[in-house]
Amino acid sequence: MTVPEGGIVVTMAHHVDISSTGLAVCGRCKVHGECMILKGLRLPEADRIARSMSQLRFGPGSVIAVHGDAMDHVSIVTQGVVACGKALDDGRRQITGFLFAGDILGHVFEKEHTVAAQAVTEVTLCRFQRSSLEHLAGEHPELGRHLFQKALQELAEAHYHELLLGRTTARERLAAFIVSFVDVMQPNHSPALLLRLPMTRFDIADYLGLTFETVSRTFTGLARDGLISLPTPQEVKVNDVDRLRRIAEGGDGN
Amino acid sequence: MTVPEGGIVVTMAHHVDISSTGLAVCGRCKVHGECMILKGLRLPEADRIARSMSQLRFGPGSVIAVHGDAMDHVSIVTQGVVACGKALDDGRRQITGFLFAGDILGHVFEKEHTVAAQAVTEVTLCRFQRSSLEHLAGEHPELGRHLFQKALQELAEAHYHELLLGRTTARERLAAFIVSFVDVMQPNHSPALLLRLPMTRFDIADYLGLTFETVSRTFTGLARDGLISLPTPQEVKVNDVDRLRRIAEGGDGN
DNA sequence: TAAATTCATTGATGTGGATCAATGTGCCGC
DNA sequence: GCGGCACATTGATCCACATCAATGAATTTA
Repeated sequence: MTVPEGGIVVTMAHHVDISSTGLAVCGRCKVHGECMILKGLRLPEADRIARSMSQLRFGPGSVIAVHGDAMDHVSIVTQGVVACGKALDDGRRQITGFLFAGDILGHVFEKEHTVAAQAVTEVTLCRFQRSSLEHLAGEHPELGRHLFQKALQELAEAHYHELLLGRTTARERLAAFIVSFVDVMQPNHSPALLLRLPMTRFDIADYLGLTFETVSRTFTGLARDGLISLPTPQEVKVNDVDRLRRIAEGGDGN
Repeated sequence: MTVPEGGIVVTMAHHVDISSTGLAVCGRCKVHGECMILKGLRLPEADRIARSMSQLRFGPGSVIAVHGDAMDHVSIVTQGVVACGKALDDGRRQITGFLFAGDILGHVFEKEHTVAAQAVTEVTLCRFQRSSLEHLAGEHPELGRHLFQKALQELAEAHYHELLLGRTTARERLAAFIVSFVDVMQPNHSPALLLRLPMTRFDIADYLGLTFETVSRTFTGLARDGLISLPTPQEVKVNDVDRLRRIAEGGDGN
């Protein structure tokens, strides 16, 4: 697919610094207690690293990082959704993953961004100096090990995504997308549940290696077969998670 | 694509243990000095870990590991080529990467195999107890950091592969494959050089998300355009790396 | 040396999803 | 309330690659 004019919004990265420092601000954080960086640290260290922290806010569509940028910070997404991915010069784009509240953007020991990052919704980030974090990881093997395991989990997800992109049908891809959304958003899934998709058909297409028209048609197809309902384009009512899951796994679910 | 009968060789993992222990065997190792595990260790530690090492040999096509297997060892490929990847129940398969001499199979801190591994050629591995390695990484931050960075490099490659699988043409994919091979095999690339491909068209297809027929036709197409020559099916003479590279990057090289 | 097997090439045909195009819908600014 | 815009849906058509099929070359087996 090629990008229609304006498909990639080349907004300047006009973020707003909304920082205050120290652990006080952490107490008000939505992902407090789940924060991958601070979890497991003792108070003095946590406070020290929290002082080097800054908070940023990005509007929908604005560019958070570009492939090749120097990466001086590792961030936690505290609100909103971020799309990460790579692009070719002619505009073709592959979204490698979406980040939600609590997810980590960037890696310790990585000097520059290997993927681009763009805000899908309004996004707030907590940024930590990468060098401080590396220093801290040296002192706290637990932290280093934890960040390592996060990276390995990302790697496993990337491999699964490769299988999806290389070997599955549009229907299987969209089923997998919906199912992963169910698992991420509400692990306590009731038989029928309602999802709110923050991203456009265009974003979903770039994540699944399809065009937005095919994504739209495939949504309609799944709805026609009763697997989902589409009250509004942004809302997906999931009627049969199990069958969707079987489809996603390449099974006989249809 | 679907797998024709016998496409995935379900050979038992009948490996042969060819071990001896200690650093003595390392001295005879083909990747000695480049070994990612032992490099940077001082003698006593290196000798200790080398004693926990075992060497295995696998015949072409034999299964080294299956997705979900417990992973008790981390290995270095010392000879041959390994294909790593994931598969669906119906046989559809995506090779996520090939490992060559010096590459690492498995990760510290990963309890089970997240991808399957199969020998493409005859393969020899040096296996290290994962637990010993984790212990060692705790004592030698340098080693842990090094393995972390290797994992991050894999992640970056996986992201690039996602872009390839999701957004490029057969011609671009094969060009990228050939170019990556050139970069891996002989960084000192002369204007025209000869590659020996150890894997079949079928393997290449499963790596590029294509069918083997399309791979074959695309090879022929590149040869017809003079970018490569095919003295034998296993040999690729690269006539114009730069233009291949431009094609691989989605540029105007044709 | 023949027969079997594996791998590669090439041709004929089919098709899933891309592309091109029109229309609908909700939202925002004024 | 109206024009403009971004996003979504749907239809018509196209095409890159898959699928089906035949043949050839190289290697192994007996």
